[in-house]
Amino acid sequence: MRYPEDHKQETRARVVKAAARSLRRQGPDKLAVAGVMAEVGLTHGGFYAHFASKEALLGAAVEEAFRQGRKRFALTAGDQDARTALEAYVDMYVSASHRDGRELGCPITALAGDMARQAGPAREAFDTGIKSLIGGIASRLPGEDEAANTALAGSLMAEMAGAVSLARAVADPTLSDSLLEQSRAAIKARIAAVFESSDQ
Amino acid sequence: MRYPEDHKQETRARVVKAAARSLRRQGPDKLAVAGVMAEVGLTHGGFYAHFASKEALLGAAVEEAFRQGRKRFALTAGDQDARTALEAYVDMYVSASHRDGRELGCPITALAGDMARQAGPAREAFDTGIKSLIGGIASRLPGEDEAANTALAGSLMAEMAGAVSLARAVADPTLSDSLLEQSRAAIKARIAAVFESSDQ
DNA sequence: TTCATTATATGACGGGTATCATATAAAAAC
DNA sequence: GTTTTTATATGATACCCGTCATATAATGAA
Repeated sequence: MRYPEDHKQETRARVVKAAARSLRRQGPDKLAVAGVMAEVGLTHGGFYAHFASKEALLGAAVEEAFRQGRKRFALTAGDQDARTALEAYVDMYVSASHRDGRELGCPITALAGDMARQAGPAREAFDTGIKSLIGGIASRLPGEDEAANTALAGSLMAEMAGAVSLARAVADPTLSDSLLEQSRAAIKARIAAVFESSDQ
Repeated sequence: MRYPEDHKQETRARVVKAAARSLRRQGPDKLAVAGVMAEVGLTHGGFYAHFASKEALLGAAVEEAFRQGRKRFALTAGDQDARTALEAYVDMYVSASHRDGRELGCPITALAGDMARQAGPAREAFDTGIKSLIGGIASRLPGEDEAANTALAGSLMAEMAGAVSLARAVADPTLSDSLLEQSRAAIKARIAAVFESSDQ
């Protein structure tokens, strides 16, 4: 059936978005091709008109998740100055609402564990996604040494992701909340320190 | 065949140990009952003489992984004073060798992502395991307020796990190494701060 | 209105895996 | 040495899932 012009691309995009959600909700192993297609109102057969394999879909889904993550970063940062933008991002990231919104949250928190054991396109997309997010943070740090900034940004990113990840795993909600709070404060203190030492 | 006395318990223990390794290496979904049994030199059929289900095995495997983790903690801590013990643990945890030894490493780092989507015995075992490790850290912190210590310990734990987790995900080994280094320093600085503020 | 095109649907195949009923064999007890 | 016990093995069943060959139907072009 000859659909309007770019119908296929739109369908593909919808499939990828559904996969990006399902991936963060269920992980790469439990994500099922037929399930994702059904979420979009299609049947499993047509899948291979869009993707060469499930692996290819996973790769595209990881890319999509990072695209959303970068968008959220840009949105949170706005046109504020570097330090304010970073602090706002930390507040948004290390929060109860991010903890509770796994399926639309940052792929680093949701998938780091899985991706360490993954090969293929998804792994590669994850790596470039991480680099891009770390780069976004590093570019807002005050120091001159680019490698040092990247390493610091990576460490900040790690602590943000770790805090949300553990907050998701802990059952006691009070502990989970205060754990987030402590981590948020600690991370913002590190940011403050690096900005203030560069100020003087 | 009537084997020596406690043969069955020993077999079970060997199966659990193999499962604890396989779990950290492959994750809960890729862990296969037959595979674990084969690792111990048995066939899949006998499995249900030892465990009610794969879920039950996962629960036991998580417990075992935490048992190993606590042992490593105790071993690292030795009978040193609280602060030195904590610092030694951080050095051991946030290290390249821990990053590279996933299959025998801390289950928090290896499994936090998976356990957020898991139900049943494994999830529960993971929760009590986390609480126990956090408790071990909290008991070595100087403050008086127990809830505050637990939250701080949780936040420290989160940042340790996050650092190792991200170091595993990043492909560039130089970045991975320096990311660990930065995180290690930051975590130890937090520990130093809390001890020094309690000293005065 | 008919034809040609092509996105999607149907249905099947093969491989993997959890589970379980039954068989086997080895060693302890007599 | 024979019998009894029981840990493990064999083999089957049922289910889920990725993949793909083929069929269908909807629509723009003629």
